[in-house]
Amino acid sequence: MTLPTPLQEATRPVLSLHDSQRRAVAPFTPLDPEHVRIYYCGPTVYDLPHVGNLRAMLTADILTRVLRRLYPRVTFVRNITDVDDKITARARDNGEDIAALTERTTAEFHADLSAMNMLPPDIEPRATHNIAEMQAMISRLIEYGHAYEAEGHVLFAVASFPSYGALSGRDPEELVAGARVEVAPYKRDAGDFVLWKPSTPDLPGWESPWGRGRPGWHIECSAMAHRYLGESFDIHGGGSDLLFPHHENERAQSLCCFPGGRFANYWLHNAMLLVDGEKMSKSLGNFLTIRDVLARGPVEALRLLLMSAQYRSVLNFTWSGLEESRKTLDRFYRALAGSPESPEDAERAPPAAFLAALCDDLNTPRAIAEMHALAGAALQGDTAAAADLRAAGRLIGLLEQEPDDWFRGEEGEGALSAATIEALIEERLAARKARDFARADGIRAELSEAGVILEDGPSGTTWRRGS
RNA sequence: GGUCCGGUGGCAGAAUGGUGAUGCAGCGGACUGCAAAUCCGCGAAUGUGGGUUCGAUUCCCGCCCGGACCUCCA
Repeated sequence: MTLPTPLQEATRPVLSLHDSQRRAVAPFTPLDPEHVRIYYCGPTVYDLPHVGNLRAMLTADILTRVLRRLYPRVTFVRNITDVDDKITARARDNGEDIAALTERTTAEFHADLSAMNMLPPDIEPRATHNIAEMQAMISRLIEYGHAYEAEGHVLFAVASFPSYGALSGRDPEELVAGARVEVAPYKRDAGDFVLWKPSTPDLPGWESPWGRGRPGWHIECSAMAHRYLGESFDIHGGGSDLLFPHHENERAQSLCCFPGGRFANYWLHNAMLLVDGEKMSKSLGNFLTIRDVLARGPVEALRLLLMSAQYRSVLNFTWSGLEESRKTLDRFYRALAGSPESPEDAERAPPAAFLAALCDDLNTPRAIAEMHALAGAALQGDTAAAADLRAAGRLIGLLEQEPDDWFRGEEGEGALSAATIEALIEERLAARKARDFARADGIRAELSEAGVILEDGPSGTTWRRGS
């Protein structure tokens, strides 16, 4: 008998999440237990996504996978920002049409995330398809006295919102004092930010009550979150670099526009991915695209690497870390190899200790430690442990290949074919029978040179690709 | 400069007011024609100075070090 999916209330473990606004880990209580609603800030589509970007995407992926296990219905919304000055600039540099650029990079984003075994969002709105919603919000903010027009711009008046700064823990007074950027003369307060800005004829723009223009960045997410999730929803997430100003501003706009709502009930922020101790970012130029990494290691190794630290800790990307993750998966797959998946395994519930670790603010390192314990037992012949390991992996998007495919599947360029390898194994077997160990060892060395490792076991010789 | 987060064995990375997981690497052994894998065993850590406490790695303060953010946009 298998557990129902998702879990019934009585058997549901408590999920705790760190909420940036509370600045504490708190038990997660959905507004509606029958329908959990999440919003994540998606990419601005002008370039390939890099592994730093991937961290927020993976955190969202793990979170939604866990929530789907716990609750009957989850709606996950992640937007595509397809209007932005960086897009306009890139299109100009490339000599490419803006629409062509955003179409192309959106497709690349989808392809890369799909390659990473990320579950797609339920709804993926595009900014350019939601201009009317943004304009409606802006009109309302003006009507309510939270926004004003100035020189063709519409600005949000931070002074009109007493709790501005409450999310990111900033004092509005200090924000003004600490402003290091030249403040536009038409702003009432240095902290005021643009909701709508005028577009010259060569820039993308839409007609509006304030003239032809384009939206500010922050209003997009507020409008799309409202359209698809309502005035109050459960979780809003993104990278810690979005906490201020982006999320602070979203919150201000949304709460001022819909004073009866609560906007996001929990705010999740993942720490940055570092390279050589510095944030991986486009502007620093120290980024690796997802494709760069997948050219050198399997998808699951990259997923595991990104899960090797809890999402709120910074994680330093290294190639040796990728290699270590690959080796960990080698062991896990070895543990599975002895216990083929049975039909009923597909419905098997992930083990309680594993799920409990994930429910503790997505503690993936602890969850992985549980997988190590299961792998150890499975290697000792415990088939139930192997099935548990498989169920655990499936929940977080790992161990989804056949062990043989994992060990033999990555035939790189110039690699020996399986047929060639097996012919050499036959030849070696004959040599061993004839007790010609020099020849047998010669073949082993030859294959080793080509990245193929032989393993003589009780049931014959097996091989794998490795280092 | 301001705000926030963090500093755990060689490395990655959990946890905790009362003898600090897990993995990688290393070392010894078993197994193996040789290997690989697996198994058994070993060594190895709480940045620093104070304070609170019977007891602090954990709580508080200072210091040092690292990272992130500081608003149309380097």
